Amino acid sequence: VVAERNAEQTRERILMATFDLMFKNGYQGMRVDQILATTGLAKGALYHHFSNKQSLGYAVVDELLQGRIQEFWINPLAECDNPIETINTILQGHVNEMQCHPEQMALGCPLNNISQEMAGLDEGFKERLEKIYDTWTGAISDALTKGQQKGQVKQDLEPDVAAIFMISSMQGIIGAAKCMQNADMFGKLIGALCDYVSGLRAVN
Amino acid sequence: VVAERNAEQTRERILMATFDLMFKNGYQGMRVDQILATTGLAKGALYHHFSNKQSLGYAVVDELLQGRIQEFWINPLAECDNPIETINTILQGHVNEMQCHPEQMALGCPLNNISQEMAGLDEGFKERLEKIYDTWTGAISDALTKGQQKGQVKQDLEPDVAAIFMISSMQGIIGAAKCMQNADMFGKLIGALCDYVSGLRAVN
Amino acid sequence: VVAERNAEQTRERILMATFDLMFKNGYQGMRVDQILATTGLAKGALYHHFSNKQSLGYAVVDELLQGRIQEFWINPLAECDNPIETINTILQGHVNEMQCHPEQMALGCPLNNISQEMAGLDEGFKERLEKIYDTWTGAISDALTKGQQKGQVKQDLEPDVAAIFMISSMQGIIGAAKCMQNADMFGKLIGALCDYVSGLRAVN
Amino acid sequence: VVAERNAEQTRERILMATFDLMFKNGYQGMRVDQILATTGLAKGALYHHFSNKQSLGYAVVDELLQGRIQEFWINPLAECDNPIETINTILQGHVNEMQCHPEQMALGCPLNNISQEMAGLDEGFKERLEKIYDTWTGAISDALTKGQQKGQVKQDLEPDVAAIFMISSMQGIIGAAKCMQNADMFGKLIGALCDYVSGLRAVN
DNA sequence: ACGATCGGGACATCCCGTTCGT
DNA sequence: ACGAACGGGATGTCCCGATCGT
Repeated sequence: VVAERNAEQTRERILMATFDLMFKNGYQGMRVDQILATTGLAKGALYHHFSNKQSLGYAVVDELLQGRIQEFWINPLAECDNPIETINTILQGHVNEMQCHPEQMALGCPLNNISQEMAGLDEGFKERLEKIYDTWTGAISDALTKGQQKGQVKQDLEPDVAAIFMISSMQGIIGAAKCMQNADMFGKLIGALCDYVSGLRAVN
Repeated sequence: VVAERNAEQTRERILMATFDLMFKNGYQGMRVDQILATTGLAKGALYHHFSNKQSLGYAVVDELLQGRIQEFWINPLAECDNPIETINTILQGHVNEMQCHPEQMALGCPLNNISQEMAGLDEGFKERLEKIYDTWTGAISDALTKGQQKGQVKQDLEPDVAAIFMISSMQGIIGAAKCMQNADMFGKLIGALCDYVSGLRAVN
Repeated sequence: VVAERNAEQTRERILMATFDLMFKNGYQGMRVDQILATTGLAKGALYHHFSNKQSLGYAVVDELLQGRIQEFWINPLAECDNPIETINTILQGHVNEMQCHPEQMALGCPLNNISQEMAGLDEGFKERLEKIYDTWTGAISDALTKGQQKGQVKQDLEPDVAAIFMISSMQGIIGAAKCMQNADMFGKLIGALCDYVSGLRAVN
Repeated sequence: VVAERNAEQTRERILMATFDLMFKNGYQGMRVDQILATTGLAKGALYHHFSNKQSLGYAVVDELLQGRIQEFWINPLAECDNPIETINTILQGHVNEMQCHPEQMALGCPLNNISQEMAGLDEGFKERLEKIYDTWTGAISDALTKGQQKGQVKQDLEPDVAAIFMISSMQGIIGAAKCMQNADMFGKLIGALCDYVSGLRAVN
């Protein structure tokens, strides 16, 4: 047996390697040869599964990035009792993650990275990223609306604006951490964001 | 003397063209040949003023980006009466700017773009960008501290954390606008940030 | 038995598709993947019937091109009463063909195309093509010789030279039509060739 | 001095090498790397003078092929006394050329080669080749018309048809020689063509 | 008999930088 | 101070063919 010859598994390996390299070097900075080198595959294998570099990038967005948001945000919010607490828990989870893997701080947020780089250059990327942001902000917004109905969240609040503001701020903070490389400051900044979120609680 | 002036002028033209292309395509995506095409110059001219592509990128950061922050933030803050009002004025200025030039929304923030792309890849960029962020946050932090001394700003506030949070949030919001392409929502998000800033006022 | 028939049918489909693509793009310009795309087959199927691209090209020459010459020239000449009339009839048939399918004019003569492209590059092609030309010119030459014996054709004529001249001229004319794309002019040129052929009649 | 650094000369070297390789392998079969290998130049040099492979091919047609026809046909015909004699002289010149350089027989006619290969595939090639054929046939046609006025050529002759027929036949014969590789037969075939040409003389 | 997966070399082109000149 | 010519490595993609399976 020369190789495992498992198509789905090979595709996955390619996708993972692409994700890592795109995460680090950006889409434009990522080189196809690097993917081959890290996976140990040959050109033919890669171009059997993906028609070109662009479709590789699209697949990473559609499958991996979409999935991460689903897992970390949308699923927890869908079945939560209190959106404010849930959001704060998720944010704190990011802080813990960074404290355990401080080297990840230099990489930033995969979704934000590709978004900043490619949204203005390639319509295909833009559409895909927009879709992710829509579902993401939609999930937060919906959770906040339900929180308003339950009396947990301030009534005079535009849930969609608040949702986008949270996401934007968080991404901004993660981006700032790229330069700062300071886990403590990162924690304090997310703390400030949590303060803002907590400020959305209904006062009785 | 004329030659000297022409030389300086040529250098400036190169720098401006580089800024535009770097702003749009990223540093890695920017091609030296494009600079030559837009300026109408030849290789010899460019490499007379800059030793290589990297030094071009560094010069843009050191001279142009640094200067923009100085102009828009540091100078106004240095001689301001009230930091809170000044910051809000600056933020609103960004909103006005975006409403007048909505096509700029797709480009994002030059400083943030280059920072997200290169801070993790090139130490030289990282150091330069860090320096800018330091002076920027330093200026805000100083202004807030003076505001505390004047009784304009809450006493229980860590000025440096607040400063970085403001900047991070703003950059995050500008980044989000890249995908959304929605001037109204951008205004509301900056509005939410202004609310946060206004919340830092001392209560008496 | 059914499998056998399917197999033979598949081989035929491959061969036909190869002929079309080779006819249009040349042997070197023809891509194996195009054959698979037009036939809907996979690599495995093709390489089951043919060992490589070269053998595909050889098969087209041996089976299809050979067959066309046989059908259009050798068979009619073998059982003809008067070679001169038969040749003129065949030539006029080409004119009619072109007038009905003017789009074929841009394709030229399959045999000539492959001959011009590959005879000097690949010995295998050259041998196969030479064989076809030999049988072709042989058939014409034989018919002319019989015509001489019957007193239909000039005695002072080298039948083999005349045969090759006819074929060469015709191929040249078809080739010229590729650029001209003019059905009327094509008819006139073939007419001039027919005049030459008619001039070979014995005078009494 | 590293190299001659003579731009025009370098361009010429590239063009000559391209001509040779295109002549032998066809346009599609020609490889850019071969040009670099034979000229000893680097990629940058070639792509400084020609934007891509296509423009190289076009330049060979426009400059070299055009020039050859000019030199061998148009100029001699422009100032000739008798077109029939001049054409026969030119044709015989080709026979002599082939007898001196029999290895050229396997290469065929450069103009015909590229025409058969690319006229149907690339509009740019087709236009350029058409232009050459037009000026070529036009020159012969004009010379024959003048011959008619001088009483040297049959009155009942369509000069343009005769011109194209000559060229077509000649190209067909040269093409046939590619397979035959027989200098004697080539001479006889051109002889047959000369007979046709001589038959166009006015009878008095 | 045919399909899916994969290997790997070749190819055209891009693109940064150097070296001449003037 | 700037233009033109050139060097040469890197890159994405093509494309032939081999090797699995069923």
